[in-house]
Amino acid sequence: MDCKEFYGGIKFENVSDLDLRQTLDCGQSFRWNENPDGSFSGVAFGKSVRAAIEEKTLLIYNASPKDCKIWSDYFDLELEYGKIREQISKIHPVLSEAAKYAPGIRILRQEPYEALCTFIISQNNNIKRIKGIVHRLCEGFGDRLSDGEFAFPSAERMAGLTADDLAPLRAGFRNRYLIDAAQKVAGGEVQLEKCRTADYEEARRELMKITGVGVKVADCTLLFGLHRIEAFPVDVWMKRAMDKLFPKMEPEDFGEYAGIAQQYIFHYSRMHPELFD
DNA sequence: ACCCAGGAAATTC
DNA sequence: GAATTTCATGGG
Repeated sequence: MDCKEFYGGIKFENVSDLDLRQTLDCGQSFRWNENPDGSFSGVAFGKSVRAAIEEKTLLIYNASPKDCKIWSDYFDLELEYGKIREQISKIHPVLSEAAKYAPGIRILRQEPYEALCTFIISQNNNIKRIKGIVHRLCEGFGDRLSDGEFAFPSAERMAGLTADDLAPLRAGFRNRYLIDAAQKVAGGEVQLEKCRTADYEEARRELMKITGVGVKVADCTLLFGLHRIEAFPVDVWMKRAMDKLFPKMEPEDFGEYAGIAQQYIFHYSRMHPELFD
């Protein structure tokens, strides 16, 4: 995707199928906050930026031209979501409806370790509180950036901590899970990059070596952190959606882009809770 | 007081 | 082994 510098940042022109609110505030990343003008501020890959869309141009303020690839990858700009949406809309009429409802959803390519940790935190939790815990984790243990924001802490940094050190996060029983994840990643016992290309079941098993990582957290890590877009995480919302909206269908029926379909369905379900009364 | 939240571990049957 | 309970915390 063509990337140009402008005074204040970088920009990508003629970007389609991207809505910042649908993508950054739909429960895949927990580090973005909407500004009054509709732009979003957040941190990824240790860089604090502000993202905005004007017409069909994606503007990344405070980004350097050398980071064009980082942001192009992060927003998955090379993948043709319009075509994928057409393709998966044929699978089921309700999926077609969900995709039409939020065509601006994209699957972010987040840092694997960050995705792992944030979805460990997500278990039996709500999105608002997850954001608070993630914020305190970064503030307490991440590197301070020049503008006062904080990077997500490294596995190496967190591996030197104890569960009690994480008490200020108020993450409860998840503290020891985070420490176990940090130690196994930093120690090489769990190799995240291997999960990018490994056989899917094998990648799942690798992640599930971590205490506190089951099938659902593993699937979210694979989808949002390692861009395994065939992953189809099933949480309470997806369970409801599968029961009521897609009876007799299984996750594997959604094909090679199941993860994208999953996000359309997840978002559509959350925006229409009355469907499940 | 009760229930739920992008679940998984621990315990019990 | 499969079903149930527990695990911290905060908001409705």
